[in-house]
Amino acid sequence: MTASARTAVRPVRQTRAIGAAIEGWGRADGGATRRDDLPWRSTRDPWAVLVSETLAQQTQLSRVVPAYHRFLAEFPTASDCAAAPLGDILRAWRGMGYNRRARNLHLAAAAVVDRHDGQVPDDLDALLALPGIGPYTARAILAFAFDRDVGVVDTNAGRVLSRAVEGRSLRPAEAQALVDAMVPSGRGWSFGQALLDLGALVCMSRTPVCGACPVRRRCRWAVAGRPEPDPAKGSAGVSTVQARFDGSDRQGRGRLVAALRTGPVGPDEVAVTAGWPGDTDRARRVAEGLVAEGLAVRDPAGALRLP
DNA sequence: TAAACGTGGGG
DNA sequence: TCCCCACGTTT
Repeated sequence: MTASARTAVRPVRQTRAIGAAIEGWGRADGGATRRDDLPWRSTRDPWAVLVSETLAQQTQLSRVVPAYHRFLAEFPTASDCAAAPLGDILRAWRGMGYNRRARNLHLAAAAVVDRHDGQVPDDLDALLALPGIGPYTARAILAFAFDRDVGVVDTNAGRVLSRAVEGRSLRPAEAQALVDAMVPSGRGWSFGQALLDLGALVCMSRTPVCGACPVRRRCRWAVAGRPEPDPAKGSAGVSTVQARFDGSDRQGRGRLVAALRTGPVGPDEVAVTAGWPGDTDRARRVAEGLVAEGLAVRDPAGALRLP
């Protein structure tokens, strides 16, 4: 390691101090800048945590709450989910978008039944092997269901880590090692919750509220006067801009799946249902994509329906 | 590694 | 109406 690289990294002792400050803020804040009202905060049921975190992927939490309740009411265990046809899962998924998440959740439930006797595993590699469970969700399950000392890096945590701890953009492995080192011993759950809340409600993307931040005096970016470019841009875990939705295949797919939740879509209805009455080829191609992904099936009459 | 993948709310 | 935004994973 070069001398410049060494001086660019904050000493482990200071990193741990920032972690302790964040965890302490989460416990002492009183809720003013926390999201204690979220229903999954009060559960440690690993299946419920897996469901809530999968629903939360790329989705605002306010929209996750009703889906979380109806999903767990219908599928209270992984076995219940695995035993149901995918169509039932997709109907419970209504309004959530990114329907591949629902398919992957169904597959994950089946894998939990087959490989883990119906119990969500508390092992990182086993979790990562489940469909739809990536680096964030696997560690969220470990921290929030099993209170393990692992750090979680989503878009909000990614901002905090890049701005406050190092003051520069981070690579994924670097961010993960950093956040793991910040977890106060035995405080995986409360540290993770506090970190996510801090990122979502204080260290916001466009207009961070540094005056309300528990680490403002230790934050490299804040202390430096928040210079541009924002170190969070392009840093590990931080969301990037998406392709335009209006007019996209995604929009047509969404329309088709929404219609399929109500009933079958005949071959002559696909184009109009997808929103492209003048482009049958495109509609057919997108419909085939849904079939190929297992999100729809074609019955003997050629109509599209949910699996 | 870039691109695909949905939806609803707010300004 | 249009644009921006929001607690990732897969190929």
